[in-house]
Amino acid sequence: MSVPASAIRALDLEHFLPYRLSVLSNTVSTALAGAYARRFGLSIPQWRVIAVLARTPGLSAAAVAERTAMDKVAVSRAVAGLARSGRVRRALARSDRRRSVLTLTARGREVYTRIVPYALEYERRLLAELAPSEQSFFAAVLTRLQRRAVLLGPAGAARV
Amino acid sequence: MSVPASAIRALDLEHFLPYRLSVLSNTVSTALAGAYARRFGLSIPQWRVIAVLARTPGLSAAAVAERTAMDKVAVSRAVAGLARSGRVRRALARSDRRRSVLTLTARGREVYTRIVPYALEYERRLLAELAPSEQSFFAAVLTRLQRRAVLLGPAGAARV
DNA sequence: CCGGGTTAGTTACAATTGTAACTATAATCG
DNA sequence: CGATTATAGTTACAATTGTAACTAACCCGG
Repeated sequence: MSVPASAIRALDLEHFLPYRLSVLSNTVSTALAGAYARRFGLSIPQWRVIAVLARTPGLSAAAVAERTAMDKVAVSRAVAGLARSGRVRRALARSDRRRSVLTLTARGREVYTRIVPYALEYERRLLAELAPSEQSFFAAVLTRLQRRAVLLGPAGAARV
Repeated sequence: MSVPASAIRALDLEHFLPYRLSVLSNTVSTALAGAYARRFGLSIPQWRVIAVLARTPGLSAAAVAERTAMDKVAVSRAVAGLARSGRVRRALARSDRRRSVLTLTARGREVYTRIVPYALEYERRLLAELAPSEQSFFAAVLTRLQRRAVLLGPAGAARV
């Protein structure tokens, strides 16, 4: 009853987790990006920067990068755009003049207070699909998978 | 005990579902993309095309687009690359000479049989984080959220 | 059977994103 | 100190991706 060595398991894209994650993430991000752009003239990277600066003012660009899972170039570009539109203020740290000190301006804070209800409402509508207990389970699973994915790192980098 | 009308709920990026989905999807995709590129010289779009053609030969480009959640331009580019490297054969449908008939070549099938074990192994390692019952629950949740996200469409397009 | 509209796919161009090199400042160590 | 190395951030360039225009083939009503 053995299977020939050449037999391989089938792989249907629609059941393949990485594919499904990518499609879902894309659907959600595209929807939000459109809304952010239309209503607030913000890109997703810019929205992320605003979101962290609203909660933690005075961060450096590197610190923002850490908390937004963006690289420093993406942060630099997003901040440049936000500074141009008067939503973020850039200063230099007195103790280390390489480091920037980023804060939202009044206009930046206003964008934040206007966008948050939209963002949360979208999330609420999406999660309305799930019962409350399912929501917390799903959130926990995401945390675990994220940790695991980081541990796995560059897919079977050396092994397999 | 009422909250002032101006109070807004906080939004921490790290608890915001769209952000978390994006980060997880990105981590996973980056890992796989690196492995596909290094080991097989394939991009993710190319891998997707190979995956569906292996299971369903003879599809048109539009049909491939449907099943890979890619747009027709992305498919066109992926197929062009695969044709160049001799992994996909393009023919024209006799009944409709606009439509292409795409099939894997022997080399294309070989790539598929070599890449599938890697892809499934990566998925297995990721899902090893979850108990079997959690895995099926998670898969079901993804299906439901995907459906819901498509229904919601362009984030609160007109409403809110 | 022929003009208007439609569909499949490609090509051209614009915008975004990633990678690498660079500038300025700071830290380390002989 | 002064030379070397490291870090923060920007700029320049390459690659990817998205958008729009285009070509070729088909379809359909008159």
